[in-house]
Amino acid sequence: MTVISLPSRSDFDAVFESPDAKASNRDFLVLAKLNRSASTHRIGFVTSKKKLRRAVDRNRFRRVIREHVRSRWTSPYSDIVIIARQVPDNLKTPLFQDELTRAFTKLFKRLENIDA
RNA sequence: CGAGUUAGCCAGACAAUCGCUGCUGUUUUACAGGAGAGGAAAGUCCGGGCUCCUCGAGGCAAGGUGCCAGGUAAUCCCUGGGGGGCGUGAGCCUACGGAAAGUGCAGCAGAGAGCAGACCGCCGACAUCGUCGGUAAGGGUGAAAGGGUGCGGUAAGAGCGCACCGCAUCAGUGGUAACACGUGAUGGCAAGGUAAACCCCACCUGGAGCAAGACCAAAUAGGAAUCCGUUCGGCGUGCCUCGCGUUGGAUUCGGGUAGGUCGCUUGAGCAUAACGGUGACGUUAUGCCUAGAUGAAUGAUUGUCCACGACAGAACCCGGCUUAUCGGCUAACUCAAAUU
Repeated sequence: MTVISLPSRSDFDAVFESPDAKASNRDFLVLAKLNRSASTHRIGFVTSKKKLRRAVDRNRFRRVIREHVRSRWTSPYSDIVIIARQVPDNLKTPLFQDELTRAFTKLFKRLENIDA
């Protein structure tokens, strides 16, 4: 399964204005909106230079989360926006995977309820 | 072996599976093959290419550079050399033009700090608890007090005179030059510091930047032109007419938003060799193609090994500088000790 990026500004705004589900922790905030016509997830990242100062951290943040979603989560397909809040302490360790699992479990539970 | 100096190199390795972005091929939309971050990609501090704008020439202003010669597309960079400073040494550091063109600035101490200066001392005169004058050799102050040593000289002293040393100017010699030598002559001789203070002198410099710029180009609204219509026509309501409501219609053009394409990687390119040069570098020959994303590609998992992995992610492209950086390796040289 592949994961593609949100193509344009208007797609971001659609998710911001009426998200179907939210999940957050100290490091990031996730918004999601169901997209029944899609055949895959579409992910957009908001990684501001102010919050994640080094380019290495911004790249790694995107890669780790994209890979996590690609390998672990399937239907219902949706548009997902992830906003970084700070540099995660455990970004380079497996502990960050546990945090992601916890957040996305909650998120997809909500999405499945709405979808059903 | 120890301590150090300089120059350079590497930046976990290998394999498997699943993914991502270009490229090439094909049985063309899915497979296969092959490629895919750095020494600093960073800071944006300099220089250049490239693009657009401006532009007759020169000057002023403003900013920059600042020992000499060379290298280069160019530089505030690099190389070689000179002066000064630091180090036992290999080596390292150095905004290193001009202070009799002018202006400004300098705490405290001290008698005096800038066409020097008498507090103590020394000498002389008047005269005798002192006053006036001479004196920069001695003391004291200070970061700094007007060349040093010796002899002569003197009331005491003083480049006042002389010798040697130092200094300055001119000539000479060597060097492309900066500069050096001390060879000769001259001068009794320095009344300073600061120009990353203003300034003077010499040289250099148009502005903006790939979100530069070029092209294609929806929808909506508005604009211009032409033609048609302006008792008309179109649309809605309605089976139709009347009626009611609403509205000019068609074509073309230009600007240009969303979006897209190009710019975008073959280049002052890299590697090897030869030749020239002390060197930076240059010339020639042969070979190679080595990221081009654009909400933005390099990741994840597993296994094995080790020294257990730092700083950190291309965004038009190069040449430098500066800053960050776990560790490891190589070469040349220096010092110290020991041995021969």
